[in-house]
Amino acid sequence: MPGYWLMKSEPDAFSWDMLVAKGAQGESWDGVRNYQARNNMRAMKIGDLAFFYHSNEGKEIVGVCTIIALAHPEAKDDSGTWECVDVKAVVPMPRRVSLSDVKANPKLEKMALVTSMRLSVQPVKPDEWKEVCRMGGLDPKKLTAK
DNA sequence: GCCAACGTTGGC
DNA sequence: GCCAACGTTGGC
Repeated sequence: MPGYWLMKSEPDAFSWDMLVAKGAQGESWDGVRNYQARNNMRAMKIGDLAFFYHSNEGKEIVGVCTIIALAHPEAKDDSGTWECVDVKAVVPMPRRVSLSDVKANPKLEKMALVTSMRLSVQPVKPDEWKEVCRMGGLDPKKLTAK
């Protein structure tokens, strides 16, 4: 069973469409400057799945991506403190799941998206993953095969 | 654009 | 090691 995550990005800086355009080579998830978020990336494994969330503008889960490279030092970071993983797009959400949708669902009230609003890379529990998939019109069973 | 929440920094 | 000041994130 893969691990489940949620990764935030401001669409102005890096959007879902930009990740889709990268295709199979994917993109390094750099720029994270928070220790907890970095530690979450260190815990990721190849094949783990992550919701792609648009913060600020949109405020909705727009797609699912997968981890294609383990945490590695950021090329641009001279201090050696910060790391990134590489991700590629898997599928867009048939129906985007907004933050207000998540907040309105009692099953998701413990989700880090609600409780740790500012954490940009966060774990998602299997139950939460399934529930968001259901809301978004995705069959989670079809994702794990990839 | 404002501001609350929260993380980090630095003086003591 | 405490905590005030400051910076950043991100919802509204």
